[in-house]
Amino acid sequence: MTADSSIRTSNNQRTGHQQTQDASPSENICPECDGQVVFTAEQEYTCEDCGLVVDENNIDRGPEHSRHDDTTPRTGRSTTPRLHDKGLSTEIGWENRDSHGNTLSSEQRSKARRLRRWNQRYSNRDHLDRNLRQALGEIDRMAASLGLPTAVRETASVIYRRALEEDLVRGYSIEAVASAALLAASRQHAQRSIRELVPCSRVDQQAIRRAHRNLNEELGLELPPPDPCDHLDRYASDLGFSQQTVTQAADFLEGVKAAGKHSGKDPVALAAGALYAAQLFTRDHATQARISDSTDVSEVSIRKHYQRVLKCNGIEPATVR
DNA sequence: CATTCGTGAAGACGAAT
DNA sequence: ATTCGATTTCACGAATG
Repeated sequence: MTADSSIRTSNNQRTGHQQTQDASPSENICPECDGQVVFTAEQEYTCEDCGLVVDENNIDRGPEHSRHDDTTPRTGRSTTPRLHDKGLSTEIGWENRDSHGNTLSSEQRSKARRLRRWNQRYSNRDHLDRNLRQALGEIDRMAASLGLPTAVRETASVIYRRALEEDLVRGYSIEAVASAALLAASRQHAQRSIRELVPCSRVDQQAIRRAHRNLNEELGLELPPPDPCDHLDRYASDLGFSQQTVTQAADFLEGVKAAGKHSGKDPVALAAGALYAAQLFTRDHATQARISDSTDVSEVSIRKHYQRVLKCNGIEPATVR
């Protein structure tokens, strides 16, 4: 929405240079596949081979929810990406010709291509910028889709930046690390579980878990152990339960924790079970199937958990209702 | 009839090797 | 990388009301 119009401006000065003799590798070679990057009619830098849109501003998807953008630390407005090394770096021309203008053999061409790639990847801050932009875009998109407050997004951004600084992204996809960062932030803020994150993410659950674990270990994130109580309110309101039921469920969960029977269990499943158990004692009513629908926990697990919950609180399941 | 309960096979997970 | 134990899910039929 507003993002589109505001974003274009930063790129305008670049378009002016397009047709000049200024042909640095970073403007002509795709960072992904080494194909030719062309300036398209859509005002974007696009790779002819793989279609990658190099225009970093085009990555941001999803609505911007915060009312004051300046309070949200977005990625830096690529200040002077082309002057960062003050012209000291080696540049390898994109034309496959040597210094005498002779064309290169295919062997030499591939060598030059490799050199270009490495040179660009590691001598130049552009790819970090682009990585960060894409990641923050993903984080924003997922957070918006989950309706997470900006505080969580900010935490996720900070975590991702640290991951990038410490080179923890290697071997993981940007989306996976971005998802993992959001999950970690979400955990710190007692917000959402991985189950809810997965449908918003572009990568599967395993990838998120792997990246999340890596982040945890390498970054020394001190995440509180998952607490089933964190999910009570959301699902209860989803089911239209009264506060009384929530309180009862929280009570039950305390009993489970006191009995030490909560570890190793899926916290969402435990919360679902506690809600079913609590509902047996209040005026709210829901079938196992309905709770299963809301929570994405199978009916079987709800059964097992609500019975466990009751037992931990000294109630025999058979004596209820 | 709707709901709940229990079971066995199969998959996914964390931890340990 | 594989193996292990515990947990979760799926598909089903039985029991309950």
